[in-house]
Amino acid sequence: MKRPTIKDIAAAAGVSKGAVSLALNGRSGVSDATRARVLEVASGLGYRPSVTARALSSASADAVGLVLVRPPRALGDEAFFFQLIAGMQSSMSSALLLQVVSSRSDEIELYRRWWAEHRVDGVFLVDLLVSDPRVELMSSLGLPAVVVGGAGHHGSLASVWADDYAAMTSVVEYLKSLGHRRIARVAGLSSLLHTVRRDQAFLASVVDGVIVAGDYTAEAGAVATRSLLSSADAPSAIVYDNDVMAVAGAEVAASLGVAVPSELSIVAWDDSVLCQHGRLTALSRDTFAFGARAARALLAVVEGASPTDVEDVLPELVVRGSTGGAPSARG
Amino acid sequence: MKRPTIKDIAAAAGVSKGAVSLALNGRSGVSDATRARVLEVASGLGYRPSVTARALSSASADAVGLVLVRPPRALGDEAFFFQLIAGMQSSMSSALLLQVVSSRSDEIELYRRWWAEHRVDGVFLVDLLVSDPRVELMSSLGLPAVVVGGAGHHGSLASVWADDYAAMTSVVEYLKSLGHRRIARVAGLSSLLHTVRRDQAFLASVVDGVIVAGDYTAEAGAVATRSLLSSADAPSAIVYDNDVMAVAGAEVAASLGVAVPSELSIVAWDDSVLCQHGRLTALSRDTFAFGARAARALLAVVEGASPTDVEDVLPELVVRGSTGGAPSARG
DNA sequence: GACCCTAGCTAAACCGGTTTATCTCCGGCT
DNA sequence: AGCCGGAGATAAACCGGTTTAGCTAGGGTC
Repeated sequence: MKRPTIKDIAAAAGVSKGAVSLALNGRSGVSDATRARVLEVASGLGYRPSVTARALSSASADAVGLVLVRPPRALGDEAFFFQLIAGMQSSMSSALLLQVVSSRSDEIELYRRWWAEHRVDGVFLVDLLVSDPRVELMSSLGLPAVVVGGAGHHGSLASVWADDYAAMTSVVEYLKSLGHRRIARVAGLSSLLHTVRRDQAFLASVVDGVIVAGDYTAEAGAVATRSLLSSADAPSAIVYDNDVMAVAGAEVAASLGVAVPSELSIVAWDDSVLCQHGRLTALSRDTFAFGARAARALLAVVEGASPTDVEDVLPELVVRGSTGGAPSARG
Repeated sequence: MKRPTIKDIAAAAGVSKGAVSLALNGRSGVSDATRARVLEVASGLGYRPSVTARALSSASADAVGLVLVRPPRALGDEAFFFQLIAGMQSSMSSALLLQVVSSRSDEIELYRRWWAEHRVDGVFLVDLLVSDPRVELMSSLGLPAVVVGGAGHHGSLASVWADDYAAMTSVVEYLKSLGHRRIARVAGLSSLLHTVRRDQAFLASVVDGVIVAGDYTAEAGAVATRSLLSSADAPSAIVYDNDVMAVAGAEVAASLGVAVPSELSIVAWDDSVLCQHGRLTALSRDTFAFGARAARALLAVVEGASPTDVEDVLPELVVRGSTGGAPSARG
C-alpha cells in the first residue's frame, strides 16, 4: 500500500510535476482549467502532500517544537505544562514536536538541529533564564520563536507573558490589608527569570519579608514550611510559588498544630484542582488560554508577521479558606 | 549561517557523497583510512545528519507519534497522560510528535499521513476502543505500533498493558472483606476497552452492584454520587474510575452529611497527589514507569523485534482513610 | 509580416540524504 | 600470461516535493 505522490497526480492529469505543484499551491502559472483538473484528480486519489519532502525544499515543516529541560520524573506532577500544551494544541493545526532533555546544553543543541533540518517551523521558549542564551540563538538562527512566560520584551522575539511583578504586588497588598506584617515567600528555582521578578516585587512591597528557596516539589515546600514555622519569628502568612508546595506547606502546618487561617495564612501561585480541593487561596490564571495565545503568537511569527509582545491578563486572586486576618490584628 | 551537509564533508575529505554516507553509517565499502578521515572531517565541521532528508529516503524519522482524541480543555486535568508522556520520554532519545485531535476519524487520517510521510518511526495507541479500527490499520500499513493500556493481545501488535480485570476483582474482594454488599461503580467512558473489562470484572465479583456511567470529569463524579446516595438503596461503597471523580464524589458525600468512611467507603482508580491529599484509598500504579515500558516496547518493534505483550505489574491498592467496614457489618 | 510579450506549460535542477550500478585497480590462482 | 574476484571508490538514480530556466503558441503592435 502506497500513497499517491505528486508524480502520480501528474501522470493521471497528464501534466508535469511542476504544474501540479503550482496548481495545488494556488500559485499562478497554470490555467484555471488545468488547475481544476489537477485538484480533481488529486482529491480523487486522496492525495496528501508529504511534509517531509516539502520541508526538505525549505518550505513548511508543519510542526512547531517545544523542549523541556527537566528530570522526566518531576514533569508528570507539573500540571502547568500539560495545561499549557493542551492550550497550544487547541490553537494549532500542526503537530507539536516535544522532547524532554536533561541539560540546557542539550536543549540548545536540539534547537540547532531542529532548525538545521527544517524539522520545525518555529519553537516555544519556556522557563526563561535570567540571561537566556536562547534568545540570542533564535535571533541569529532566524528561527521563529515566541517566549512564553518571560518578562516581556526579549530582544527581537515575540513573547506572551503575564505581569508577575504586578501579580506579586497584589498578593502582598492583599495580605497586608489583612494585617499581616511578617510574610514569607517560598520561591521557585532562582535561575528562572520569573522567580527573580517575583522576588523583586515581593521585597519591594513587603514590610517584613523573608524568602526561602524551593524547587516546586512537595518536599521542598514541606522543608521550607517546617523551618519557617519553627523559627523564633515565624511569619503569619506564606506565599508559595506553586500549588504543590503550598499544599505540602498546609499539611506541615496542620501537623505542627498551626491553625490555618487563624494562625497562618497561605497563598498558592497557580490554581489547580489541588488548591480547589484543599480550599487554598490561590493566584489563578488560565494556563490553557495562555498556551492558546502563545500558539497563535507563534503561528503569526511563522507566517511572517513582525514579533509582538502580548501581555496576558493579570492573574486573579481566588480567595478561599486559607487566608484570614493576621493573629496580632485580631488581638 | 548554514549547517554543513554531506556534500561539504565530501568536498572537504576529497571523496564522493556516497562514500561519506557509507563511512558515517559504519557500513562496508570504504577503507578504514577513508572512514577515519571522513569521521574526522565530519566532527571537525560539527556535522549532524538531517533527519528530514534521511526520512525521505525511507530511513529513520527519529520520532514517534502519539495522537490524543479529546476536547483539548479536558486534557490538562488528566495527569495520567502527562505522567505517561514523561515516562515515555525518559526511555526515548527521539522526539515525540504529539497532536490532539477532536475526532476518531481525524486520528486515523493523521496516522495515515504520518505513515505516508515517514514522519514517525512508530506510534503509540492509547484509549483503545472495544473494537478498535486502528489495530487493523497499523497492521495493514505496516507501521510499528504498541498498544498502551489495552487488554493485551491485539492482533499482531505489541502491547503494554495492566490486568484491569484482576485489579477490579481485588478491589471488590477487598470491599467485600470489609462487609460491603451493595457496591457501586462510577465508570469511565463506555466506549473504551478497559471500561468494559472493569465493568465485567465488577459485575462478576460483586454481590449486589450497580454501575453508573461517567466521563472522568469532576461534574460527572458529583452527579453520579449525588444520585447514588439519594436513592432508596444507597450503596455503602463506591469505586470510581479515576481520581478526579473520586474526589468530587467525596465532596458530595461530605455536603450530604454522609460520613466517610463510616457510612460510605470510597476507592479511586489511579493514585495521584489529589488522592494522597484527600486521604482516599486508591488503586495505585506507576504511570511513569508504564510509559517508559511502552517506549521501550515501541523502540524494540521499530528496530525490527517481533511484537511482544508486556504485562505491567498489578496495580496496588493503597489503603488510606476513605475505606472502612460496612455500616451494617458494624451494627 | 516581423517583432515582442506573456500566459501556460515542461524539463531539469535542487534540497540532503541513501542506495545501486558501474568502474578501476590490484592480488592470487592456474 | 591470462583470468577471475573482490575491495574501494564514484557516478547516478531516487525519495517527493519546490523552484527556476526555457520552450511554445497566441495575441497585440507597428
